Amino acid sequence: MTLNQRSELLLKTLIERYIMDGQPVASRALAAHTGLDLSPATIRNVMADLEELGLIRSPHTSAGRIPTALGYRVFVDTLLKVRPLGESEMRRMQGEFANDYNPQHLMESASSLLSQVTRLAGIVTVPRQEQTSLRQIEFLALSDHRVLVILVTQDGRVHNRVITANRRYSAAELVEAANYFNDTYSTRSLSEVKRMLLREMEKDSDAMQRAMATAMQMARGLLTDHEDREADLVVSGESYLMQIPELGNIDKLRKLFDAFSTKRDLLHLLDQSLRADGMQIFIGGESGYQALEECSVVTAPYRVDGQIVGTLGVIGPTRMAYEHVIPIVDMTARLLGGALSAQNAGPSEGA
Amino acid sequence: MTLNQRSELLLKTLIERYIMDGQPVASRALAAHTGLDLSPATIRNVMADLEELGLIRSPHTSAGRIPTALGYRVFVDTLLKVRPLGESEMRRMQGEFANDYNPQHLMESASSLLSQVTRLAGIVTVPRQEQTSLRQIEFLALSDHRVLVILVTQDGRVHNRVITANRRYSAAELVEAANYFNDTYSTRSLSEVKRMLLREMEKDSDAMQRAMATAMQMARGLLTDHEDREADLVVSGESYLMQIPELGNIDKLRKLFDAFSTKRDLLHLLDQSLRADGMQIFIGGESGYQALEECSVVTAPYRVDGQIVGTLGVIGPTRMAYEHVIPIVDMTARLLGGALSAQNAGPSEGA
DNA sequence: TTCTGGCACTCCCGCACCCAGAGTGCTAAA
DNA sequence: TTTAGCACTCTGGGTGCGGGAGTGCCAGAA
Repeated sequence: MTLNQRSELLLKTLIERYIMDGQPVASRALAAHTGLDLSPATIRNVMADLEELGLIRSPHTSAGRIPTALGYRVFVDTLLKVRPLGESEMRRMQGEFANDYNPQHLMESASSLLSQVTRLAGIVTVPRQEQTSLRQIEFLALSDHRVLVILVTQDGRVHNRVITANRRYSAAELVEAANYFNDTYSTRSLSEVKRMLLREMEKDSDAMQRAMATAMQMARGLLTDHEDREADLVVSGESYLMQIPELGNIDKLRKLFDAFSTKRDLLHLLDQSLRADGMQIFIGGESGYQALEECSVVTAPYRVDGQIVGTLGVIGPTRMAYEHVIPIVDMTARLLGGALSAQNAGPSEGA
Repeated sequence: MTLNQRSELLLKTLIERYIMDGQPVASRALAAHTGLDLSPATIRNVMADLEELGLIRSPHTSAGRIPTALGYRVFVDTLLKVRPLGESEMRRMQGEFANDYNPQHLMESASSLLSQVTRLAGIVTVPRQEQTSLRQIEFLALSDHRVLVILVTQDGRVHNRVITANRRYSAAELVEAANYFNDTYSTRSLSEVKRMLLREMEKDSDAMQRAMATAMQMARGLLTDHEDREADLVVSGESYLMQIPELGNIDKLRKLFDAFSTKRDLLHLLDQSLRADGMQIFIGGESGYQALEECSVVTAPYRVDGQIVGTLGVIGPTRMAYEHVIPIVDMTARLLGGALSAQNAGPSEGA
C-alpha cells in the first residue's frame, strides 16, 4: 500500500479536519482546505481510491468521508508532525512537580495534569513492586502477636503491612531481624528478594541464626498475598469522556467506566507499554478490549534512576488531537520520572 | 398538612408503584393496586387534593401522577415501612467483612458491598484523623536528613509521612523521642495531641529534655500540612448511575461524576451526617448541591469503640427502593464499625 | 355527603410523508 | 488528467394525522 504524495496530503488534511470538528469531510471542503488547486471532482476520485484502500469510509451515501482505524494508524505512523510543547506550557507542567517529594502525590499530580491539559482521561500506573528495589525494611510490634512491616522502596514509596505472627516477638528481636534483612537484601529488586527468600526457606530452619529465622517469619507474611492488587492505577478526568459525541451511546460509556473501575484490562494494556520501552498508541479496537472500541490510548513508560518502573498516558476518543497529546504524554513521563528519581537524592532545605 | 388515612394509603401506593416501574401512575392503576374498592373517579378526586398539597404532580395533562420531592419526604418520614434484612442477605454481608484486618481494605469492601447490593453508588468516608486517637508513633531514619514518621491510630490505620529535618538524628535519638511521644500522647485524640503540642512548643525549647526536643521537632512536620486531603472518600459503583433514566441527560450525569471526582461537596454532605448521629436521607435538591438535583443520598455514621468516626451511604436516583436501601446502609455501618473495632483486639490465630 | 359512571377534552406518541440540503458517482468534454 | 454537469441518494427537520391514555367535571346514585 503506497500512497503518492497527493493522496497522503489529502488523507492528512482530511483526518486533521475530521479531528477538528468531528463532521464527515466533503470533497468541496477538502478542496478548499488543502493547498492544492484542485476541483472537488478530482478530490472525489482520490477519495474513492483511499476508500478502496480502507483508509477512509463514508457513513452513508451522501455524507463526506471519515477516517477508519487503519486511516488513523497511517496518519499517526507516517503523516503526523508532532508539534513541540510551547515554553509556557512546559513551565506550567514543570511547576506541577516542583517541590513535591511524596510519590503517591506525584502520581496523582501527573494523572490530573494529563487530564487537565489534554481534556481527556489521564492514567498512571503505580510502580510495580517487582520492578523497584528494596531500600529499607523495618518491623514494629503493634500488639501481642501483630507486627507492622514497613517497606521503603527505591522510588521512595512507603508500604505498610500488618502481619499476625504465631508468637510474641520482642522489640530487640525485631530490630535484629530488620538489620539482618537490610544487610542481606537491601538494594536488590523485590522480585529478586522474593526468589532468594524462597530459596532460603527451603533450608532447614534449625540451622538458621535467630535473627534470620525471625526475618524469615516476617517475610512469610510479606510473600503470601503481596501482589494481589498492589499494582494500582491512578485515574482522573474520566468525566471529560462524557462529552465526546462518539460515546453518546450510554451503554458504551458505561462499559468504558466499568473498565475504569475494574482497572484490570487497563493494567494489562499498560503492561504492554511497559515492556515496549517507548511511546505507544493504541487506536480503536487495536487494544483488543471491547470497552475501548471507540477510544485511543496514548502511553509512555517512565523511569526511576534509568529503570522503567511504570507507565502513564491518556484515554480519549479515537478522534483526538494526537499531535498535541503525544508531546504532553511524553513530557509528563519525563517529568514524573525525574521527580521520582530526584527525591531519592532528597531535598536539601530544612523542614 | 394532615392527610386522612385513605390519602396516605393512596400516596404510599402511588410512590411505591412509581418507584417500581418509573412510569407516572394513573388513577385506574392505582385503583387496581391499592386494596380499597374505589373507582378511578374517586381516586382522581383524592389525587387532585394530593396535587394541591404539593405531594404529587403530573408531567402533563393526560399522564398519571409522579411524586414530588415533598411527596418523597412525607413518604420516607411517615409512610415507609422498612423491610428488615433477610437472613441470607445478612450472612452474605457479614461474610464480606470476616477475617479482614486491613482498615483501608475494609472501607473499600464496605463501599463496594453497598454498591453491589443496592446497585447504586456507594460512598464511605475514611475516618477523620482528629476524631480517632493515637495509638502508637515511630520515627525511622531514612537518609541523612529525612525521617519517616509512622503513626498508628486507634482504628488500626497506619499513616506515613516523610519529613525533612534540619539536622541528622541518630537512631537512638529517634527511638528515645518516639518513646517520649508514646508515653505522653498515646490514647489521646489527635486533635488533643495537636493542642497539647502547640502549647508545649510555646515554651522555651532550652528547658526541654533532649528526647522531648527531638519529638517536638518531628511533630512540627506532622502538624503543618497534615489535614490537607487526608479526609478522603471511597466511592464505588458510580457506573450504576449511568443506567438510571432520570439522568439520561448527559450533562446532568457529567455534573454528578464531577462531584464524585471533586469529592469536596460530597464530603461536606457526609459531614452533616457525621454530626447528626443517625441515619439521614437527603432527597433531591434538599442536599443543596446542584449536582445531586435528581438524586437522593442515604447515609449512616459508623462507630469505632463507641465513637462516631465516619459516615457511609449510597447515592442514587430519588426514585430508589428506600425500604430496601435503608436497612442495607444501616447494617453496613454496623458491620464496618464492628470490623474496625474488632481488629483493635486483634485476631488470635497464627499467621 | 360521598361515590361513581359518563363524557368531553387534552396531550403524547408513533407513523407516514414531504422537502430541502448536502454530497456523491459517473460521464463526457476540455 | 482534470473538470463541469447532472442524476441520484441519503439525512434530518418539519408537518399532519389518528389512536391511546388519562384527566376533569358533572350529574345522578347510594
